[in-house]
Amino acid sequence: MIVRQSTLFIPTLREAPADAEAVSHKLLVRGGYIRQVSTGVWTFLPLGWRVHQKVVQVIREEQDAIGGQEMLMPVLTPSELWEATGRISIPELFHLEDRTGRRFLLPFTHEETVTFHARELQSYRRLPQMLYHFSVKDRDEPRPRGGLLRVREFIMKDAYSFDRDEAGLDVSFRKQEEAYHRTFQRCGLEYAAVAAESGVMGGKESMDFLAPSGSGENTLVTCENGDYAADLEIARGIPRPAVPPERRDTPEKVETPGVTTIEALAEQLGLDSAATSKAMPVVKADGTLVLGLVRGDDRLSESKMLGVLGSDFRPATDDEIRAAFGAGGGSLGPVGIDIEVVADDALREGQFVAGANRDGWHLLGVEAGRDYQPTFADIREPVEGDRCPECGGALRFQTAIEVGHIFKFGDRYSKPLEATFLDEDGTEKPLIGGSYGVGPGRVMAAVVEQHHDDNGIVWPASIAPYDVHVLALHGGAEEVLAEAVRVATVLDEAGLAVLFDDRDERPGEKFADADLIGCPFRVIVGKKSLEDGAVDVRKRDGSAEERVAAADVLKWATQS
RNA sequence: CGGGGCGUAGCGCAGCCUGGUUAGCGCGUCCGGCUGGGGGCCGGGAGGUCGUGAGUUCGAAUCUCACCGCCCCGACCA
Repeated sequence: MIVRQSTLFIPTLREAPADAEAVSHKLLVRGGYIRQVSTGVWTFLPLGWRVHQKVVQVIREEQDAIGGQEMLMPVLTPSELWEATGRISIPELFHLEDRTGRRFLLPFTHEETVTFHARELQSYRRLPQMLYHFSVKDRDEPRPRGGLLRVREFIMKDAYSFDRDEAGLDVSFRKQEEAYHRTFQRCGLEYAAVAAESGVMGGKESMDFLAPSGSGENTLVTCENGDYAADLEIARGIPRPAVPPERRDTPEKVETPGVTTIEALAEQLGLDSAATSKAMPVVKADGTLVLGLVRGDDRLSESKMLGVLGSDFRPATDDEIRAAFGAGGGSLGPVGIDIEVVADDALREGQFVAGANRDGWHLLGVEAGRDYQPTFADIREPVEGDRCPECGGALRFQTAIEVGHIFKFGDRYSKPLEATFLDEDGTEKPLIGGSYGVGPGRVMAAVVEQHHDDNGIVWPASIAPYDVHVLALHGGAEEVLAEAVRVATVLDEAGLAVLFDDRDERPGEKFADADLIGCPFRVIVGKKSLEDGAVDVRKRDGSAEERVAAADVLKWATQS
């Protein structure tokens, strides 16, 4: 059956919605793929759903290929399950009650539910298991944004593995890692797999798949030589060398009246800002004060500091600072205080200017190890211009979309939910799990971010809504329309998905819509070509455009 | 949750500052005609609780307050 565009609901728009910023947001709306219902809540129109389903099918095939078993778990979830694991208090959870007042929630992931079922895996003989489903996830996001980039309701493929032990989990994890690589490659995405932060309640090992994009919420740091990739939150970079200041045998007090910023300090002392240090007092969740110390031209990385401290923390208040240091912010330093100091690795070697813990005074020639005894760690946020920690090459920064996240959670859920099995030695052990998530909608958005031009989307063939777009430029001429039907039929019968634009519209409009929609192949049947007994064919990506005999259309479309 | 911005026809906007007939424009849409290889042209028509509610006023799209919705930045992102 040929799909006649004149009968379809493909509401293309000449202009993008005024409030759209992200390219994928604009083009998916303009191309008639999606529409917004409420903030972060979207409908996939027929065209959009076709693409979504294409992505779903790619994911499905790769999950099946590693032994994944597809199932479907419910959205409506009894709250007890999440109470048991302690995740009931996560603010992003949607809660609701039934008519009798029983509490339910709308989850954004299914660890609890799948672990509930995994309790039936009572013997090591049943392990390992790999289960997955595609289901609607709801998430009370504080701030949805960017069209499909961050939403409050979406479909996610989440897979879960259960193993006897960590070694088994490692095998399952590697299988998923491979499946994800194949999935994103098939979708035509440029991406990088990077080690990721698991979060406080996450697990041990975690990996993000980041797709560089014009808009996104992550920053991907990669080395020009391709041997390093990381999320900015945990990326390591080698900072530019500081212009070394004059060496001193002991710290020397210097008056710096009114100086509270690094820029002003460096300027007044005539020093490189990289030859100074910056003190960031923070308070841990248990109330302990800790001094973070980074080079003057660096920023403290909150995510790294979180990892080092092993607990949440907040900046110290002005009152706390004055009480502990006897001076205000801008004059703080690590010398002569009885407070734990975590110093960035960049401060290991050499001497730096530091605050003197006396308002309006600094110390020259402060040296770690000699003048204070810090714990060293990598706590600086890398900046562009840093060198690669592996090879010294230049680091590149790109905004990116997180399209997939896989992680090991071990017994994090099986313990509270008492999902145990009997091992070969007769002892009862908790199941060791991992979870693996990918959002087809986000993949769609990421692909559009990477594959478009000024006129619209340029879909990779693997996930295009239709393989071929046949445009009939008939202008009411029956013989042209009839020829277009013949061409479309040949392609259709060969098994290609054909979108047939039979509408009584002007050529310009048809071209514009076809560009927006972005099918990989286009066949144009019009009076001009018909005179030659031919049709015009072209690829959406601009790599080919020619006139071929009508009889050769199929050959062209299948060989290209 | 903090900061900024916006809300007038399906979409994009003007009008608001300085209150005063039937609230405009482009696109789209419907009817008729011309046209027919990159959003063409002519004629005619339909389409509006000016986000909601209160207030000020003889009179409110316009001024005031509250609320709601939407976008961007930040916080957050298990």
